[in-house]
Amino acid sequence: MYNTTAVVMDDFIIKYISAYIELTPEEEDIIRNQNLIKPFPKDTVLLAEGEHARECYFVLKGCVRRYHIINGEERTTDFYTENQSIIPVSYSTKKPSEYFLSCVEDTVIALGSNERNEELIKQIPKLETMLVQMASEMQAQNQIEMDNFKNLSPEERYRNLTETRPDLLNRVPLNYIATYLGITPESLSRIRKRISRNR
Amino acid sequence: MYNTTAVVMDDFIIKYISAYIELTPEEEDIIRNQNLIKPFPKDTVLLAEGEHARECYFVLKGCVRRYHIINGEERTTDFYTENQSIIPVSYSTKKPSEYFLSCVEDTVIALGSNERNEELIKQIPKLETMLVQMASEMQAQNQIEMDNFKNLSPEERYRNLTETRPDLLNRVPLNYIATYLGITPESLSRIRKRISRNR
DNA sequence: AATAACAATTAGCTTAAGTTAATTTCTAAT
DNA sequence: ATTAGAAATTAACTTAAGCTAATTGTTATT
Repeated sequence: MYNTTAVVMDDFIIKYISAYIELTPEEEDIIRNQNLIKPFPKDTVLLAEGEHARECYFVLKGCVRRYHIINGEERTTDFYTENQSIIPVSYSTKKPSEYFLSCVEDTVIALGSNERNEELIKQIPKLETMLVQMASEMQAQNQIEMDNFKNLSPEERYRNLTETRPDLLNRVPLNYIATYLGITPESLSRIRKRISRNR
Repeated sequence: MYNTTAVVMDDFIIKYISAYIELTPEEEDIIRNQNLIKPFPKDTVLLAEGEHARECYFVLKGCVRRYHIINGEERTTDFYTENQSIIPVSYSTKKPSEYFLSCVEDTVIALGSNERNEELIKQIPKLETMLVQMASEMQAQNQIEMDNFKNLSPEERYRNLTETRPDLLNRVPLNYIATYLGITPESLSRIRKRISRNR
């Protein structure tokens, strides 16, 4: 069950964690031995509406899209790319998921579960400190995104996106981007035209 | 320095914490002895734009409004009422605050700071478990609010607010509500009229 | 009770987003 | 290379939000 992808990706995780806390070589090994890294081909549905999320995800490579289906239409609510964690609401609340998670590209993910996380924390208690820090950062980031969304017009939101996550525009279809911005694909087309007209 | 308000409010805190973890009588005393409960009169600014937040807040009674000033206009971005925690972005990032926090009513708040929290956690390590749980709940709640905001029209957002936080409409001026919903007070007026017309 | 300050509504006009439908462009599969 | 299907754009029309300004309603203060 040896997996080249996993071996390379382990180093990304170690590096990521090391930005928060210092790991001894032994602790690094504990993490490496977890072997919870999995590649998913494009279009894999990680979580479907109605399902109970039993895992949380850390994107090592690729892109995951979060979307709701409302009146039969897909409404994208978030994109997760390299080094972003996904904690499904369903994972926290233990209720059926309101939304889908699906891979927009071939994606490599580190999987977490309550049981495994607790086990890991028992072995490396420092990890809990990291968790608290990460939670606080995510909370801050969420708030900033919400504030931007509320205070900016659709056009400003689009401009903002081209600045804060320019990569997304190249790796994700525009109709996904549109609903992510809270508008229709037609509106996004017009906005892009308007912007290109005025240079 | 004995304070009646604080004595009563302490019980709320104990009760709130007990929903997450079990406290021994000794631990309850430790928390009570913190004495970090303060009343603030209406219109007190807890945090101003540009300031560094050194405290986080837990609202025991009253209402705190978060707002940005954009082009000289106040844009409300959140309301915090009983049993809600406020962790300013500035508190997490150590950067100057982008927004204000101010009391809409006379408000009683439990104050937290990194130093005091760490001290407390040293004495009651269980508290860290609670923190992680709370963070996870807040994260879920934030996501749900963001999704609602993105996927609902202004009118639907207003209707949704009347269902999820009906108290707010009675305790907060409508012009605050309007910007909180991401619209102008004029638009909110029209929406309310539209709704009352159609019963 | 009168007044000042602020909150909320109303009106008219402008602008842009939603909706429906058609057309063009792009992509992937045979 | 051709074609089918999807994505993106365009257009025409409808609807509602933003903006400016005026008016009415409410609250607090003297």
